[in-house]
Parts: sequence; structure tokens; C-alpha cells
Amino acid sequence: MLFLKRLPMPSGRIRQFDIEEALDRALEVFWTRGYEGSTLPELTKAMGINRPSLYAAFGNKEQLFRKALDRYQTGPMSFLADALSKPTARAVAEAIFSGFVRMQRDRDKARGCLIVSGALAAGEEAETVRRELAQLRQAIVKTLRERFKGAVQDGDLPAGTDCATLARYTATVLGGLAVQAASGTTEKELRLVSAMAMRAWPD
Amino acid sequence: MLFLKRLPMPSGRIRQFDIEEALDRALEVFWTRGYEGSTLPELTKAMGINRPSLYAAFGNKEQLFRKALDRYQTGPMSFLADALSKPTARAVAEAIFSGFVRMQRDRDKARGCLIVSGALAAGEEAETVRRELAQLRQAIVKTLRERFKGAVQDGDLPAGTDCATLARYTATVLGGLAVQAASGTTEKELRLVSAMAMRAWPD
DNA sequence: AGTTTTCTGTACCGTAAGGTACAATGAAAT
DNA sequence: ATTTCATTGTACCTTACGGTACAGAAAACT
Repeated sequence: MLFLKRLPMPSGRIRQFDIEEALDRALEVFWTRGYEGSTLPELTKAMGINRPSLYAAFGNKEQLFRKALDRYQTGPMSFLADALSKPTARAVAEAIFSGFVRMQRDRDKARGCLIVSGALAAGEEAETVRRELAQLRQAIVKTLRERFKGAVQDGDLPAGTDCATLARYTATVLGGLAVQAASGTTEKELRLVSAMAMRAWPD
Repeated sequence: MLFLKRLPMPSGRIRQFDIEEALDRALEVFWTRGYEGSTLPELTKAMGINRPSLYAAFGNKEQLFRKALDRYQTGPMSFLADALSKPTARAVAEAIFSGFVRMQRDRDKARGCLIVSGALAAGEEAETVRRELAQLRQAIVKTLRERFKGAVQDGDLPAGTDCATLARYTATVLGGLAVQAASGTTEKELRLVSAMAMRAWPD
């Protein structure tokens, strides 16, 4: 006899907080402080929950960071994936830069980019997170490269274009904008830099 | 009656280690781990000294970091100040990019740039260091802007050039290269990106 | 109603962080 | 040889970290 798994009928006390809202608050802390710089007291205070609730809902600090990172990519950073569907390679890059610059708007403490400042250099205990972020940055380069290769086949980009370098240049400017944003550079200034960066574009 | 200050005659046990060599080792640790990620055990082990020696010679962790940062600027990063004396604005930018790329050569763990990855986002206790690094990054932009303004007056750059944006673009690419280097991008790849970045240059 | 089950809050655990007291060491000065 | 005094090594301090035990609270099931 087979027993069907009862999916969502746990009984017991229901969660007193919204799990996605708490995740947004955690994201804000990680964004501002980085992975290592974010402490459990600061996280729990920002999330409005206590420690055992955090661990029950998210596992531990590292898993919480990963979930916040996912939410970052599908939320504030969603312009990146969206940009890929722009018609031309140039439009893709423009959408990425302008999307990032716009994302910095009205942001108080959490300036820059979580994928960059989450853990650029870190201690031994944060090595895993650091390495994962580095891989993610490289994965973004790879995605861009594939997109640009398609653009060459479409005749959008000139034949013989170095798509790998074009992708790395795009990622480099994006990362550079993140560093600038974290240094207090204003939105308007970032926009001017983005426009200048596009002058390097082929054609 | 005036007493002359006896300058270098302390008697007592002499220091058993070379203070500049120890500083170089500390720099390597900060470079790899960032300010927060560098622990006293790792620092003292790398420096080959014990804790009281470190505190006697350098003050504390924060002051040690500042001294390592100074040494970084006058050592590995000296190409930046040197680049300013290049004859043209374009040559300045080229020297900065190629200097940074060359600096990454033969570097094992300490990839990237201390000014960027030392403390991009950090906890409360590292706020001072983080802010100082952000100011330093902005100071670099200012220095470049002044250099480029001079280039306009020399007729090297076209009249009406937006020197502030040009300076910020240069710093953005440099910061982006630092992020890329910290992500494992190779020297050759960085060189190609640098060349592409120069395509945005005026004229 | 009572039982079950999950979440919440307090209070705590072990560990590691940055920093220091203090006695021992050893080179220079007398 | 003795005194002097900064450096060295051990051992320790306080504090804060990430993580958890456990009892109380509250919603669903019987």
C-alpha cells in the first residue's frame, strides 16, 4: 500500500513573520555589510525575528546568505537576465549598465553590488562563499559571451569579434561601477561613466 | 639648560625581526583576506612574530593595516603615481591599466587590489577602514581629473573634454580589473580587456 | 476538550576574536 | 660585572561571534 505524502498540513504554531520580507531585510544587511561583516544580532534585528526563528526558517548564516543572493539576482539584479533579450549586443550592454545605475537610486547604505562586495576577499570561514561569488561572476561573463556569440551569428556584431573579451569588458565595467557606487559616486556620475564605456563598443 | 634629545640610543634588547619585511608579509595577508578577514593568528604567523611584538611595533590591527596600505601604495601600486608623469592622458591611462595587469603576475592568493578588496563592505568595527578606503578611491579619481585637466590645457586632450568623467571611467575600469583579477581572470585576459577599454578614449 | 506539532523567546554553549600583563631575555651603556 | 631597558614568549583577559537546548505559546487535528 502506498501512502501519499501530505504536503502542506503541518498543524502547530504558524510562522509569525513573512519569510520573503525577512529575506529582503537580510539581503539589505548582507548588501551593506558583506557576508563576514553581517552579524547575527544585526541580521535578526533587521529581520524582526529572533535567532531560533532564523535558523528554523533558513538553516544557518551561510544558507541565509545564499537565499538572499538568489533573491538579489531575481529581484534588484533581474535587469541583468532581462537585458539578454534585448535585440542587439549593444542594447544588451546598455541595458545592463543603465539597469545597474538605476538600481543604485534611492539606496541609502546598501550601495554597490552584493555579488561584488558580498565577499571579495575574506577569511578562511568565508572561503566557500567567496569562491561561490567568484564563480558566479565568471558565470555572468560566460553568459554574456554566449549572448555575444549569438550576436555575431546574427550579423549584429562583426564577424571575428572577440566575444570573450567583449563579455569580460562588460563585466569589468559592471564590476567597476559597483566599486564606484560603493565609494559614494552619484547616480548621475555613474550614468556618464556608463555612456563613456559604451564608446568602446564595436562598430 | 636645554637637553638634547638622544635620538637613536635606546639600549635594551634589539628587535629580532625586520620591520619592513614583516610589513610585507602583513600586506600579503590583508591583500588576500581583506581587513576583516585577517586574524591576528594568521597575521603573526605570516609575519613570523608573536602578538606583543606586533603591537609594540605597529600599534594595533587597524594601524598595521594603514601601514600595510601605505606600503602597498608606494610598492606594488607605485605604477599609479608613476603613470601620472606620462606625456599624454592616453599614455597615463595605458600605463595605469598595464601596470595593474603586470602587478597581478606571479601572484598566488593575493589577487586583485587592496584598495578595493581591503574593505568594500564591512561590519561596524571596520567602518573606519572602509570609509578611508572609499575616500582613497575618490582621491585617486580626483588626482586623475586634475591630470586630465592639465592635458586639456596642454592641448593634449580636446577642449571641452569631460575630465571628471574621463577620470571616473579610468578608475571604474581599474576597479573592474581588480574585481576580475579577484575572480581568477588571467593576466592575458586582463590585458585584452584593458586594450578594449582604451577604445573609449577621446580622439 | 485535549493532543499534537510547530514556532517563539530566553538563556546558554563553545570557540575565536582583538588586545594585554608579566616575567624572562639579551644587547648596549656604565 | 652590573645595570638598564626595549623586545620576546607565555598565558591570560574581555568581548563577541555563530549556533543551540529547552520551556512556553499558539494553531490545527482528533
